Amino acid sequence: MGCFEELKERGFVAQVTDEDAVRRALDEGPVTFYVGFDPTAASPHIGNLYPTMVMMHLQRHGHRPIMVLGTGTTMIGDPSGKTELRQMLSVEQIRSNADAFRRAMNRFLHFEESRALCVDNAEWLLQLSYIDFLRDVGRHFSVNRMLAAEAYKQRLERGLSFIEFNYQILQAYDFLELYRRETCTLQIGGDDQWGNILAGVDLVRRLENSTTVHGMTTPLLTTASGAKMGKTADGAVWIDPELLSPYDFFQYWINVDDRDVEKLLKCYTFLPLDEIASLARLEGADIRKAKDVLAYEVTRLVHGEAAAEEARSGARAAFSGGGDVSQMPTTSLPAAHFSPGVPAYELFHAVGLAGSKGDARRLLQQGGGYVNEERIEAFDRPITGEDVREGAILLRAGKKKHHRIQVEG
RNA sequence: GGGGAGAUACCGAAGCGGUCAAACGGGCCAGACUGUAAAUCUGGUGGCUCAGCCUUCGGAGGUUCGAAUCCUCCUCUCCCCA
Repeated sequence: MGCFEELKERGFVAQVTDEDAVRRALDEGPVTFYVGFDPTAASPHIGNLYPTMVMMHLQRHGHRPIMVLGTGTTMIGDPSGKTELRQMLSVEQIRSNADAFRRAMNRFLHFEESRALCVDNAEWLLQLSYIDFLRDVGRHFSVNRMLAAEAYKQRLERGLSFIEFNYQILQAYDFLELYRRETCTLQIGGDDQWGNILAGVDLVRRLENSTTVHGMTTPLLTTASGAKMGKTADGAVWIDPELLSPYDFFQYWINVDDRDVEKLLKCYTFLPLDEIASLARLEGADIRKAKDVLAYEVTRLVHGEAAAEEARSGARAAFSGGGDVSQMPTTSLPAAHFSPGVPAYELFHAVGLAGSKGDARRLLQQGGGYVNEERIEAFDRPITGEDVREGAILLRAGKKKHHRIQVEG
């Protein structure tokens, strides 16, 4: 199967400027392509991982990815698909985010021997001279057309500031710059980037008289229930283990909707398609096996094999018996802490199973708290040394949140 | 620059002097049912030393026994006109 066909098969292709041309180009020889990342947060999340998977697939097929850090464009803010002006990030914040993105990407792409590049668009955007830029680049953009674009529709109703209106032009300019510097001929991005990508393709074709540049978008990933993939109530599913532990990362994938499993296996793992097909045939409770594979594979990709094993082992200990209890989320406390005893709700709050003491109190009063798998009947039931089993106390909040307290001394 | 509308808890949105920790919907959490899934039903959803107290309704002041509700100023957003 050709490289493009595989991407398609795995559900990575939404729109392409010229499908046949892109297919041919990718089948024929190394293509230099780019994906832009706006460092708007302190870590990439699994939404950023999605286009990264595409980059990995293409690099494996011998193509050359360019990761473009949008430090410059992030100073502007992309209005596409947004309902209101995004809060402006400080320049230092953006820089530090960009560093985090750069570090994270090392795990996914091979940068040695220029097999992949990482560049920062601030490098060229910050040097632009306003008047020259308007004369050389700005004149190729039709305001009428930009206003008609779907991406701006929503914003036109609510208001769009001039700074944001420039985003597309700058992103288009990125493509031009990359074409000139690195003969980059393909831009890939999320479907919400379609307008921006087209603008770039147009600009390069116009100014460089090139017909070989193309653009492609990946579908917007949503969950079966319609939410944006990778968003949880507590925030995004971060890649940085400091922001989301490998254990919780693993759990995220275990808890996805049954209906999403096949789709996610295809785009977030490198398992062969026939293997995925057989996992997808599982039914009922067996689907958990497929979820386990999914969770393990993605965790391995992001956090490494050892962390994936640990997360899986901790999850087994918490949910199905077996596994390694020490890999469950754990807090260490001195034995003295439990004599004479500490009220359950305080303990739940202290280890993070509840956001506040009031929250813990409610949880327990509603019967959602357990010590050593036994329901706690009173919110202030003291937890004492007598609750220690094999040097630890197991707490549980609801069905899914487990916490182990290692009692020292 | 002129005129108008508005800013309420995670989000949307009521409230227009006390009975407001603030209706309703969504989200989220818990319970029941289950498979760490979905759907459904039930309860919950500011903090605390929890039948009580404290801090919230863009910000700062003020009027009042009492303010999310009235007044003044400020900040921001949207709409119309230029």
